[in-house]
Amino acid sequence: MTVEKIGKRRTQQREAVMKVIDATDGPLSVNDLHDLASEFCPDIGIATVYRTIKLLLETERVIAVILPDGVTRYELPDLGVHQHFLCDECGRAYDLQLGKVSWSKDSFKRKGFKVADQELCLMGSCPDCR
Amino acid sequence: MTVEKIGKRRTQQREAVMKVIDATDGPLSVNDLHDLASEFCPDIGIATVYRTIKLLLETERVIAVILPDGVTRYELPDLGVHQHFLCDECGRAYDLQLGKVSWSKDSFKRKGFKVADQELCLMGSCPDCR
DNA sequence: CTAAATGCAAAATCTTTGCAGCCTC
DNA sequence: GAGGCTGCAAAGATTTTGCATTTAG
Repeated sequence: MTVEKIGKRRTQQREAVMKVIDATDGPLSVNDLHDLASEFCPDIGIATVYRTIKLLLETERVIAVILPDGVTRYELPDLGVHQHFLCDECGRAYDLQLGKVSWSKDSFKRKGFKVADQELCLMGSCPDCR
Repeated sequence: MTVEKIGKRRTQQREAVMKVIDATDGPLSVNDLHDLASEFCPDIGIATVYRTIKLLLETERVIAVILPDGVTRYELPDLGVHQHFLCDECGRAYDLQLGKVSWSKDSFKRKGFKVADQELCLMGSCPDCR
């Protein structure tokens, strides 16, 4: 994917953050982004990472994902319907493509719940940690 | 459910917190607990709520649940396999009993992921908000 | 040269901890 | 009475904001 201009100016810091998001499979936390972007742009400050994420969220170039460990991570918005895997050991999050998720009872529909979205997260050990 | 002694002494504050958890269907946040417990125990401090939750977690009398809004909530540990519904409008969380959740592809197993647990959260509008 | 963007540090939140006094037992 | 528990306020941790300086265009 091409790294485009993010705000009104093209800066090394924002390019580094976007490059990291594009290059990584799976959602990344603020600290992940800061650490990884630092490799391209050593003096990038954490405040700039926060500001870049805010801008990317506002322009819908990333979405926020909060998994059951409570860490907010960010990923590209065009991944379609998918799920996540969270490694209990290393804390890394992965994208999964499990197809359609279904459940046996739907009694909640009768009670008047209107479902707009869903998030399924599997947890356990990732390949690297086994 | 009977409200039992929580620490070494029975206090109004801890009883109020436990009573609220027992009486409510669905997980509750620290603020929910503080607000609701205040009705029984008007001067309860937020620090006491945090300390009570910590104690309840350590003794496995509640479990923590983090849903996609990033708020940590607490509920009874003996609810069995269940899922959650999070209302986008009022922010309230509900327990759901959807039975067995399944998905069509399981290609992730081949890649070496070992699944120990899962969390499914549906989001949308709750009956009160429709 | 203009003003957007950055890094730093202060501020704002949320959660934890220290401590003097209160309340169970 | 002893000491566990509480409320308050201070201390941490994380995220946001203000401001002088740097830098893209």
